[in-house]
Amino acid sequence: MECDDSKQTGAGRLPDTQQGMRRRNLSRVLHTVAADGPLSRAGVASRIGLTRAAVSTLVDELIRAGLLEELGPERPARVGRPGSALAVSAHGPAGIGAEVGVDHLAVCVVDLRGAVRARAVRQVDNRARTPKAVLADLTALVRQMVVEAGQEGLRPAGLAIAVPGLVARGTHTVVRAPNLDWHDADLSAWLPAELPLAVDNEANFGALAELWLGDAAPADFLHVSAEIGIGAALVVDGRLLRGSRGFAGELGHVPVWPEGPECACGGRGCLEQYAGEEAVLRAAGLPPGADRVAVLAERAAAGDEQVRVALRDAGAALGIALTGAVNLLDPRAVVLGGALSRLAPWLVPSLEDELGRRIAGPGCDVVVSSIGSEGPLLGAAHAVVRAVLDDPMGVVV
Amino acid sequence: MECDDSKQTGAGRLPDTQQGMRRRNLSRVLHTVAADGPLSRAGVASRIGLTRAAVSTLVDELIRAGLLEELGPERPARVGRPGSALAVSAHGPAGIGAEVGVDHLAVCVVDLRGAVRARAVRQVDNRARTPKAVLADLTALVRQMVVEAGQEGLRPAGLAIAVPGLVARGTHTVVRAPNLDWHDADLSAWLPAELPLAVDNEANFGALAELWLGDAAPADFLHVSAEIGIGAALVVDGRLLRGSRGFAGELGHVPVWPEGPECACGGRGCLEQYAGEEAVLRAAGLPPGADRVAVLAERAAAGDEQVRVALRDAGAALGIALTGAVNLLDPRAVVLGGALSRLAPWLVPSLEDELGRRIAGPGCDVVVSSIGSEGPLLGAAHAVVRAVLDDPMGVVV
DNA sequence: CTAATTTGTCAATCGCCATGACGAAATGGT
DNA sequence: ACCATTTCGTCATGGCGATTGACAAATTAG
Repeated sequence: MECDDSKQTGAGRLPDTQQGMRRRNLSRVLHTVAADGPLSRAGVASRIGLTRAAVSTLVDELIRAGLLEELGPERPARVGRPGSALAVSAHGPAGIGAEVGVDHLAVCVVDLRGAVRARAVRQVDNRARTPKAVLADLTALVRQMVVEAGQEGLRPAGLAIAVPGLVARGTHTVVRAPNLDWHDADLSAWLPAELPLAVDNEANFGALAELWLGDAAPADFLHVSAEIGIGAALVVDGRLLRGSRGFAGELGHVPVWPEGPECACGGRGCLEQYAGEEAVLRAAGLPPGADRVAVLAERAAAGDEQVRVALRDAGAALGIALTGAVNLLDPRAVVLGGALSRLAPWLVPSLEDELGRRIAGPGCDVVVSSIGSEGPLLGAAHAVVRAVLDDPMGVVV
Repeated sequence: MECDDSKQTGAGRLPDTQQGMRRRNLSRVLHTVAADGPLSRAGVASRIGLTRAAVSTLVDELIRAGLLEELGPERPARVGRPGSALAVSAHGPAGIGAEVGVDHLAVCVVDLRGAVRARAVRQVDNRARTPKAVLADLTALVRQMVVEAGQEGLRPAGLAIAVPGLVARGTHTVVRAPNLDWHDADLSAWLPAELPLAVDNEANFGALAELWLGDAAPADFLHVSAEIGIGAALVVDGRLLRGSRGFAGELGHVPVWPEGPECACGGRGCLEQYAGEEAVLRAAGLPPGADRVAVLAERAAAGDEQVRVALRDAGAALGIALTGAVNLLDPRAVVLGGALSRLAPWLVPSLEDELGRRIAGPGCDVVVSSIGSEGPLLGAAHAVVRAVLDDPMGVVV
């Protein structure tokens, strides 16, 4: 018997009509082909549990919409007539992902197959610029990418933007982005209106990238990504946990030593005071400057003892904060992403030490992200692609 | 554009067939009537967006199955033919909820309308008894309740049991119940096999009770319930967050002062060392004994300064632990239940103080549960009822 | 070359909801 | 008292979507 039913189950949701069923089944077919490579109609049918006849009509509709392509006959594995291989179209809708960093802008185009078909990066110091100015630059990059996508036969289906700050749930408004000094900025005002828009925290998109593209990410993990601040994103049962207002994942302000140094957030002893970039650099005896993570990694690799101690202490603080998170959430894994993956060799031992000592019962794996620093960018672009896969005909309308 | 899509969206789920649509619509009708009181067919139709004709056939089926009842004509509000009032049947399936406490057993029967139709409580010290012995007693109580339910014209649809321990997700196995000294006990072996069974942590069922029955519980909250240990349960978007193994919500072992006293869990400075019953009693200068929470409340109300300080410190420790949880999860509210609700007047000020000082941005309400100590028991019984409402015909099979 | 197997499609059917019309049962105005 | 109006519940009809069962096509095994 199941009993984790939602409050709204049944009542209040959309009525269940036949068109809705059709839409969901179209989505299922498309998802199945996208996930399990080239597949015959019969293969799809057996996987999703519909009949071959039903799948045939669904496939026809998806082909007419330009979302699926027929690749031709496939080599039969055993006996019998070979099926006709179907693949997700490489010339249909595409997702545009964008990233606003403190010192760069990036945009990329990903097709339905998940391939990156175009990309552009610009180094810009966005620290002291208004949203309007930054987004003007970003819009120029996006338009350039739209043109390139068109040349490849792709039709942009939406734009998703990763920003280093808190985004109010269900809006396009950046409530607070400390490192950009943005406050309550509604990005939709300065972006092309012709594309469906999604704006979210870079940690969230990074976690989605880990979920969708990662090597070993289970459907239940905690993704930690430190850049300047320390952000986390929670994936529960394959879904991103955003929190009631969209502000979930603020790992950086979890108290580690309650009477520790004061933090800009108003609290004391927050994790960021021990494992944030500024704190680590100070402990390592290094001045703030450009590309500081690389410097830390280099010094640590070279055997600089002060740097190693700084990283070890940061790892321990992370371990304490994560102990709380793991006790609360019971994730299958903790994934270290962003700058943390480059510093992992010196962080992980003390982190795992604290975690292992404090957590009773079966612990939880600590793994390093297999995705590079482009997680947020790729996650954003893939979010658009997923939206198409989730409701194929909603886009074709 | 939406983008919090699950990894499995589309692929892998059940195929969408017409019977599934029918089942979901039956569930919608039943849920709507259950939630919004007596309602005409037309009223249901307008709420869920189906036509009156469609609702009529759905209602007929539910009446034939004994899940809905026709109450007769209702007084018309305006002009027009009065509708025929429909209500959830008070003589159909019923949920049986049970609670295994350290010093008592309780069972109750709840009908589809949510009314408690029978109950039984037995004071037993279960601390030193085997699961087999305890469940033999519980089974006797359950059988008695089944008989009483039958006399009321109710047909038990399932049994849900709340236990003070960790239950492995998707099983009936209590992995660890420190206060009962149970380990890896599969409860299904000693319980009546004729009833569908669900076993879960008492904190989880308590949170569900808060969600389903509570006055002011939003669909997004953190429910804290201290009895002997400190447990929490997270409700996100109207759904219980169980964690990958079912062990989520272990707030009691979140580190508060990392170098604090050692805890039985292996860690140091866990919340339970500051706000657990044993720790609070020690700080209050009271000996362990029976009904200690009542004693604490009494002394605090009487103005005992040492007790008040003990409770204030416990509240502060709770506040620190909850700061971490709120930063991570961004719930709309923190609900204090169980023993905490009785001690709330002396805990909440210091708790809110810590929380308010440490949390940036819009904080999060701290509210006291409106449900008494019977949350877990009621939550369990209602979980069975919800399972019926969620799939009416799955039960009639 | 034949038997066996698998694929894709077609025609027929079934299930479920929408549509539109109808009688029934109330109110309100004359 | 009577009739227009409004709303409710039901019925017959139709459309949409999946299932069923059969068949031709395309391959392998022997």
